[in-house]
Amino acid sequence: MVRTRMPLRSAPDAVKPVPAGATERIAGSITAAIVERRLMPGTKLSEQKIADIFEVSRTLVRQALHQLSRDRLVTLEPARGASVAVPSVDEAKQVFQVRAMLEGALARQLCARITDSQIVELRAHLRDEVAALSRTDVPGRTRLLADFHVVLARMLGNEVLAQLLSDLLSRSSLIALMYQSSHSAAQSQQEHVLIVDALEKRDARAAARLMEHHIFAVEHNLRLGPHSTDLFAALRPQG
Amino acid sequence: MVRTRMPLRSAPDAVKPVPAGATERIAGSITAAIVERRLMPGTKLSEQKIADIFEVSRTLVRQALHQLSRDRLVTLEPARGASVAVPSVDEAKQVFQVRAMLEGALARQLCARITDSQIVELRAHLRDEVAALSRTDVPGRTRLLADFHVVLARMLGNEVLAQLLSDLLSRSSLIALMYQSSHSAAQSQQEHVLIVDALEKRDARAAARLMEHHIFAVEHNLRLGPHSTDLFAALRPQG
DNA sequence: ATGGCTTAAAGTGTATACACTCGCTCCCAA
DNA sequence: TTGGGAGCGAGTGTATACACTTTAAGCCAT
Repeated sequence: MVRTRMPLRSAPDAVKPVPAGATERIAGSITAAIVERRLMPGTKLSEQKIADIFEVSRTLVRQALHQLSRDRLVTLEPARGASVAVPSVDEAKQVFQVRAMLEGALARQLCARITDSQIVELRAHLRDEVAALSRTDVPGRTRLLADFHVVLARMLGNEVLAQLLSDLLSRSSLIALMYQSSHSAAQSQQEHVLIVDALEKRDARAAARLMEHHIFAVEHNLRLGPHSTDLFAALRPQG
Repeated sequence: MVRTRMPLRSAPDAVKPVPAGATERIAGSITAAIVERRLMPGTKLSEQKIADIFEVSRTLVRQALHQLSRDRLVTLEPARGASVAVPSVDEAKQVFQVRAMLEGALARQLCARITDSQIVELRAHLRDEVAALSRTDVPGRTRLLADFHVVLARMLGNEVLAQLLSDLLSRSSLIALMYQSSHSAAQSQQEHVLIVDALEKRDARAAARLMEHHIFAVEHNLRLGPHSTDLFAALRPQG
């Protein structure tokens, strides 16, 4: 095992990759790795190994892991360390239920306030989604499909809501990853189109209904059968 | 140096509100202090001072402060340290808007699933609220009035929702503290009664409407005038 | 061979040490 | 008197040291 070789003084090499908080850089990298499926649920996250990779001390890694644990992306077991979260079926259902509640109301509110230029913006986003789909750009399409929801929240001008939703979407990504979704990205994209159509017509009832249906469609295409889960979880520890 | 008394084995302290992790004990204490108005918004939170108070090292205090910063109860300025958050008027409005969306939907859903025994439980809670009111037990009544909302979330059986709402309520407390609310606790309590009445009748529409009205009533009784805020914030830095 | 006890290795939990930044005071010069 | 800067003190940011817990391996006894 390579002994940690820690630069005695923080090397002020040319450009700092991330002038902002080093802790957030690490948390961001790990988050990305989880969402992009480079880290499977249940994977143990050793502080020292991560510290070596990023060439920082355990202190910063620890802070990052604590942050991620607050976001429920990693689980922190006392004296046992951190591992990528393994959301339970119950938790999965609850996350989607909350999203349906929140985003249903969001769609309803948005109908009353959305501007024409915002509709244009949404159409552009939909085009990007289609482009990513046709390019079979998997990470890109995943991100764009999730961003759609955050964009809607931002359009309400509510940063608190956007932040909240962003967290829920990260968790949703992890869940979708675990319970291999059969919901095709293409279907999601088409449902997004229908939602934007309803928003354009300022049809609050339809927009809310479509949004809720969309979210439940995603949920119901997850393999949330009560057995497959236990099996999966049981086999997970080392696969 | 005094040997630190470490978390004992699985101490079934039960009664002790915080037998668990030392970090969470500190975060909890600070949270309580903020919500119970023992720490005013803008107050600087020196790591060393807090460490001395709890007789731990800065390490743990630092972790606790980072956690609280995630909850938006404290603000973390790079190289300037932590201070009790000073929510802006915009943020206040956004928090209440999200609460209205979330809790409106909550009330609606709850009507379909709530059981008679849960109604009984709610009535008991209402009695506790009245008791705290008549005793002019300010910290107790504040906590109970907030807990009402969390109890409703728990009754949906959705822990994710309960957790989310709990965070929002902490922030609401901080906001109410800052923008001196003229909303009397008695009025809030009466609105809670009306909500439970609607739930008992399984009148989803009424329950949702009453809940939303309740939240907006609290918001509108805040002193959210655009000027008083800037003034307050401007005077805050050292008062 | 197997089960339990002993012990070493690895890894987390907390504390401390050190570097660096920010803000302030104080002094000097215009 | 006042503006500016050097120096200093307080406090944060990061790294390292050390204690304790868990896990795994090895050994002995049955």
